[in-house]
Amino acid sequence: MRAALVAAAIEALRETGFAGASAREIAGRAGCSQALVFYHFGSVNDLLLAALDEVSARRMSAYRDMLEHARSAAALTESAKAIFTEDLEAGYVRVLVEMITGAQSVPGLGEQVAQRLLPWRDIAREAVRRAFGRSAAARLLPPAEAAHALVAGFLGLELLATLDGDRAAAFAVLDRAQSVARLLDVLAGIRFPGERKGAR
Amino acid sequence: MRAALVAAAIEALRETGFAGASAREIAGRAGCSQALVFYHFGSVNDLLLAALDEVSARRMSAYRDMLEHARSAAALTESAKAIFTEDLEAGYVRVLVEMITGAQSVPGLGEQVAQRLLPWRDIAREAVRRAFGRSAAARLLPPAEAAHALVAGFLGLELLATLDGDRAAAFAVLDRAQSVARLLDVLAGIRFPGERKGAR
DNA sequence: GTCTATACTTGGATAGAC
DNA sequence: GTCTATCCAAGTATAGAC
Repeated sequence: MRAALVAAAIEALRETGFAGASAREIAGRAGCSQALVFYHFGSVNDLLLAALDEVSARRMSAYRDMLEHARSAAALTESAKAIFTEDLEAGYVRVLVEMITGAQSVPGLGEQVAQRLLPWRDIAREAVRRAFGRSAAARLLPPAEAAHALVAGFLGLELLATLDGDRAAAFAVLDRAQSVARLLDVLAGIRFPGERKGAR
Repeated sequence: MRAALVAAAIEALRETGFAGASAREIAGRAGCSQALVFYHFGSVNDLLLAALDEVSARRMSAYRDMLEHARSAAALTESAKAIFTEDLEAGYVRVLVEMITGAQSVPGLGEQVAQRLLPWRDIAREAVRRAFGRSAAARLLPPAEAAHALVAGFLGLELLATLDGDRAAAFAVLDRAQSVARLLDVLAGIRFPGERKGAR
């Protein structure tokens, strides 16, 4: 039942948002009494955090596997596209966005959400670092900042997709990002007169 | 008092989020009775929509003025940076993000928020169109998609800035975007052998 | 237009039976 | 562990005085 509550909480966050994810709403979806939320988790917020943890854990391995082999901007973008498509479909990013904004209205919740987002941001930064290597792109666009922009972009695309009830625009942007990434790889391969060989 | 309620609603959305923006909370900030919310606006949601309209109107003219003269990617990015900095400081984007996510939990509210976001998205698209002109950038990155990514990026940066309680990372990304835009302008100016003169 | 008072609803949380 | 029953707080909304 504990697991069912977590699953129901994820579903509720996705479909009714943070404001609609009440103990009664979640318990209804899980098919049990509302009292169980408090027995198992102590409070609704703690259950929602557990839901966020569950989503994090489920996605983390997928992210790590797919990204750690990306060694060019194009490869990175392709992985990112595949992963984010999965996330969009399954509603994982939705859960994240709801928790980030919902935390705003509950003192202290923001820090806990931020802490849970940290590993995701670390992964993004490492992935960008690996993909850029020591190419010109890394000097033009430091990995830490590129990763921040990447994460922000994902969250923003999710926000607009939910608002529109339509993910087509998000997918179109991801496809386009891949074209741009391929161009970046080509540009990174250009040698300038006098440039050392190792400084790719 | 009507105006005071709208101002208080904006403040409440910024500081306590959608979930915390109750009639009592807003009336408290406006220094009046909670009953006035319903007298003037009929419902809390309608007041929040009025707050969104107010923010839209206040920013729209600023956006239009600053963007319509941007005729290069660098100029566009500079305008975008200035505007978004103002927005971040004043919390206007925050209001938008709160309404987008909050609408999720109230049936029918999403459409009304989406409708109010339309002019902003139009402006972004036109700005990108003007800045790209008929350069190579426009073929590589169609204005409609670039604008969608731009709006998504802004919303995402706001989301992360709120979570971190710190806008430094957002500003860093904006600065970096300017460097990239300058590079794009240079690349767009390169003539390839046999290229027509007008095809900038 | 603004206030006080109040009806009604929903949600968080606990107690106690099983 | 799970349920029913219940309490209490907070929220929406309305009625009626001023």
